[in-house]
Amino acid sequence: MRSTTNFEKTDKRQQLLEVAETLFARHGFEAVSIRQLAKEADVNVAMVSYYFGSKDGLFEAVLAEKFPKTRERLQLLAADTQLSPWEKLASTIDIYVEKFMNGRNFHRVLMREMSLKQRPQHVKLIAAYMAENQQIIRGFIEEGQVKGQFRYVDTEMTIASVFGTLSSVVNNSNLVTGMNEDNMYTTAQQTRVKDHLKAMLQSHLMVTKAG
Amino acid sequence: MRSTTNFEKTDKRQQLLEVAETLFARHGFEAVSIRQLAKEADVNVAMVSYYFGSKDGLFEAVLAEKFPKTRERLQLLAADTQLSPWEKLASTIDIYVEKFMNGRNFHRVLMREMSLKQRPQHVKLIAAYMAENQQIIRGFIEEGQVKGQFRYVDTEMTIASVFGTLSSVVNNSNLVTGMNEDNMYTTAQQTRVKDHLKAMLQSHLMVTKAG
DNA sequence: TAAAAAACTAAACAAACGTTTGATTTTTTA
DNA sequence: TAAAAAATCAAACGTTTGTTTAGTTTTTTA
Repeated sequence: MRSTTNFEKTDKRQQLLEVAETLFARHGFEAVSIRQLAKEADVNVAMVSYYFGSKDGLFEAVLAEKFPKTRERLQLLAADTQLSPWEKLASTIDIYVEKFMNGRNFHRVLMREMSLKQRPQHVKLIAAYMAENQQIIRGFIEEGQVKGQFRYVDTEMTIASVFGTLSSVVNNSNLVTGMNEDNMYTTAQQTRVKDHLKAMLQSHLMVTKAG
Repeated sequence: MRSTTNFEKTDKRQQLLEVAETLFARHGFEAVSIRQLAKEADVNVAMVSYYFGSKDGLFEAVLAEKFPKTRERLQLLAADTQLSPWEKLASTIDIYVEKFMNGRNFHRVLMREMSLKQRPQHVKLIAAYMAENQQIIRGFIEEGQVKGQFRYVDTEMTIASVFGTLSSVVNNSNLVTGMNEDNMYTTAQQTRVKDHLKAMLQSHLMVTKAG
């Protein structure tokens, strides 16, 4: 054993995880070979099986690293008693627009794994992570409804529209004038998406219009 | 040569095309092997290369068969002078909800190929087909704006929200209460999606509210 | 009906895949 | 510092992949 107090786990294990996140995001799960991962991480091919059991295990380890981060941010919003339901929703939009557009490659991989129902293990895991986060967002909308500030719209479909818009933008930026793969990280492009989502949600949800 | 007046082209060619549409839809492009295709179509493996040049060529032939059908329906709507812009938009929603939810497997493949930018040929082709159709829809919204019936919203982002919602529903039905892979073809589920999209678009677009 | 063209086939090709084996090196334990 | 445990490695395993080759059968042409 290398060290018992190693909070970063083994070097090579960590290297593999980081390279995996990058390469899976860039090329997709099946397009990345174990040899490619090993070479990029400067590690022997056998280490993937050694540390993660399999290529699938490595992918799941990447998920387990990334998902909890966003959930913590949402929980912070939920706990904030100063914010109105609409303000929470608006902040949620900000969070997710940035998350999707900055980390577009990673999100593309998730969507691909969800639509390609080839690996049920991945589908189940990702769906579970997503459901957790959406539950919190649903709380924001229902809070607004209870307080008489939001209409009683189809909450689940409304959330689907938000995430769907983001998927659409990330997967298909070329169908939006002026937007492309390379400027998606800019404030200008992200502001455009934020503004649209907020405007659309506001007219859809708000009982009384006004900022 | 088999026959010059063969409007169905060669039998085996057609068989391959049909099997390809089914199998690509069911499992995705890369998950289907040429041997699998050939076996299912009761054809020799070499016929794929013979008729379509490659597996990619076969995929592109499937696209060329499917896409024009929807475009024709949209063009019919565009040519109808009896319909208001909103009625055209509402019909468009009906068309696409049915198209996506009934042909969900096929649409999943398209989205996968778009997000997995691994095969630029496919991406370009699909994007071009999509852009053609979206151009027509854009016309409906702009017509409503010119006629003073619609607000001057971000048209492209609004369209992205419609298609995004559909993608989200099709890829992730399990996140919507009561909806799943197997009941998505039912009127009840499709009506739910249609109602949501129309309600959301109406409050987003309409200058004066009312059905 | 004989020659030419097209359709079709079985077999082989080279490359890439995820994973395992068995041995070696490095680190930890005591 | 010797024994035990963990980490690392090169090499090989068996499969599967998309495509091609070289030959045979079927159809069309004239």
